[in-house]
Amino acid sequence: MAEAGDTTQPSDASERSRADATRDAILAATAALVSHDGVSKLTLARVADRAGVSKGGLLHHFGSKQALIAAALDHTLESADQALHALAVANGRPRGSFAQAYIDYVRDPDHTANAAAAILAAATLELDDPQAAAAQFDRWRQRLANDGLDDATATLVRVVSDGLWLIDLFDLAPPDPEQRKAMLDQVEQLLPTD
Amino acid sequence: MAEAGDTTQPSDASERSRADATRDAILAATAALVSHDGVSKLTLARVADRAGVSKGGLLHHFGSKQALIAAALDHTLESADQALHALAVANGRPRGSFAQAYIDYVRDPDHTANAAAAILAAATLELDDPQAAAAQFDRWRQRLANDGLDDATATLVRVVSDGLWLIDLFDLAPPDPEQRKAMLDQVEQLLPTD
DNA sequence: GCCAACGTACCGTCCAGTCGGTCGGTCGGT
DNA sequence: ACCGACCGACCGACTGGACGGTACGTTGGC
Repeated sequence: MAEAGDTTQPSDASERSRADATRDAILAATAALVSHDGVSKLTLARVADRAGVSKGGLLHHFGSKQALIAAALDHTLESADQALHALAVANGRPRGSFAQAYIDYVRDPDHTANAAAAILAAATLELDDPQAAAAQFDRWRQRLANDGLDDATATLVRVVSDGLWLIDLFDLAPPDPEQRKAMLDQVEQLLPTD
Repeated sequence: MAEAGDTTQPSDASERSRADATRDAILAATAALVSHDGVSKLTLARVADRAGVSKGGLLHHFGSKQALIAAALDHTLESADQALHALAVANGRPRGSFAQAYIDYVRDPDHTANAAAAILAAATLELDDPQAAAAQFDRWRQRLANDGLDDATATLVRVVSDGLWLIDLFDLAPPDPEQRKAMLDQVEQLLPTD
């Protein structure tokens, strides 16, 4: 789904073609539209308008609405993955570094807004491949399972973090910042101390 | 939104009119349709068909699609609330009884399927009153806050339980039964022991 | 005979996807 | 240096179908 080495790479990778910029604009518009106006407002015309292209132009890049959503999902999932790994490297824990990253990632509610939007969209409009998100989350699950934690704690970290942004997504009386912090700190103390 | 004592209660409450049975059938069909076929398949015609009535018949009971979803949401939220209170009474803890109930409720994934479906539907189709679900969850949050637990633990119980059924809902690599149990047991041990 | 509880036919709107076309650039031949 | 063939990027009008909602007819119980 993610094409890095494209069909006819003209000269060098650093030269981002205008087409790629348009693609990114469309992807960004998609995420922005969903998180601001809701899934029901996600129409090709609106996305195109927001991205500054025509509907025809949008469909030139993404062959269908499903393809657009799949690409948006892929994009946000991948950037979340990169952010998680960067956080894991940054904290430099010998054990539980990924768990620490997983917790830290959700400390900022804004972090997860776009990813949440993409997942909601993908779940709502049925994707050909609803496994795309599940596969990524399963990879994170495995990573967490091999992070030097016991099983129960690994599961707890995952459920708490994912639960938090899902609660944010649906606005199900999300905990206020202090409670959020206190709870995450409490979970963090279950991580191995080296 | 919740009409218990309706407009013209004829004689006694135990006499359930045929109209009420139809209403319930429609509500059940709504929940079943969403959880089996997904939100995008939730159309008035399909719900009516599944409930064994015509679209006109459906609209006789629920004036609009939004009204239907609001009623379905209200219905599932209310039954979840009753289940939670029954569980809380059953465990008879002096402190943390509601927290215990909140944990127990999500031990069985099937428990939450319908509620989840209704909430998803409500979130997707924008409801006039998106606060309906939030209000109920906020009531549970308050109940949890006054359950004899410290704030961090109360928040943790809520996030873990809600996180679990939200993960189930989106099928985001849900933990297997053993991990689920182990994690919930671990959280349960944070409750006050009397 | 009246009203609630339906059913049936229909309308207007919205929207995904199609299609023919425009425009700027590039590349090979000369 | 120039030209024509070609191509990717993009536009915008259009269509066909789905869907929410309306208008009106019908029936059965009280």
